[in-house]
Amino acid sequence: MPEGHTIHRLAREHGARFSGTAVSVSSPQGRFAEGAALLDGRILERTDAYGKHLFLGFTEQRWLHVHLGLYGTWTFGSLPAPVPRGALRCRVAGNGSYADLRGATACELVTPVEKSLIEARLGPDPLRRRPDPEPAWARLSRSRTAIGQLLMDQGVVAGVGNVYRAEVLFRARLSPFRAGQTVGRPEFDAMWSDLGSVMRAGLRSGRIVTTLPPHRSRTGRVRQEDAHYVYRRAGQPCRACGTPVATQVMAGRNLFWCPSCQAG
DNA sequence: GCTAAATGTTGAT
DNA sequence: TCAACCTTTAGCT
Repeated sequence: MPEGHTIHRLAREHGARFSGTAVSVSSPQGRFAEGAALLDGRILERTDAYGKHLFLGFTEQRWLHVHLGLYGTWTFGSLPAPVPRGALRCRVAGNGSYADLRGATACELVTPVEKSLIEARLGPDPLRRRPDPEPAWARLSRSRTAIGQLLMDQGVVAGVGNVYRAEVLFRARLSPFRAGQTVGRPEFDAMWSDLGSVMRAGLRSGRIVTTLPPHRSRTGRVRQEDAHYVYRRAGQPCRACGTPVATQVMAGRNLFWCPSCQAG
């Protein structure tokens, strides 16, 4: 289930299992047959993640670009791999491991130039090495668009999805409806910093837990129903003030917020 | 067993 | 603004 932290984990997982080894690549379902044939037998040299985009780098500058969309998944396991069942878009196998891709929005071969074009469309990704928040601030501070909509725009900040949008806005006690340009620099800086913290915690633990200080998040220690402040908690009492959590569609997705803590 | 919704994006209207 | 993409799961029956 893919926000940016999931994609970065996947890049690491592919790297750990396959990096430096020749892999077989196939498309049992057939929709990626041509690309798979071109990659088959090549060495996976490196992996990269940018926002919600995953890149697997093979010999001779061949990049596999994968975007999971809403319900794409990678499943990993040890060889021998099971007989392919259902719509298995792509299977990578080698070095004792296999990885199966299903349901992705994008699974395609790209050139280095195409890869950089994809990256150029994206805003700073808090999970990359030294993300520069300035382009995000520039967009935000000039925009009359609601902050809840801007956060979902991958050209503003890459890797944020519907959960992080709702949770980060709550943690900042910011109304999702405030125009970007009404957000002050200190508020933005605090939000950017907090976003990095919760996303790094998600990267470490593999799940989004925003109700603890990020450095204390641990897999399994927080019940799933306690993991979020507002996301998917419509009608339930706000954990801070007891006001029922509100919901409405914004940017095509269900937005959740506390009308009292996040007034204005 | 069926239906709706889901951590997303694109392209047509 | 909406349908399409294509898969899994939760919540019904």
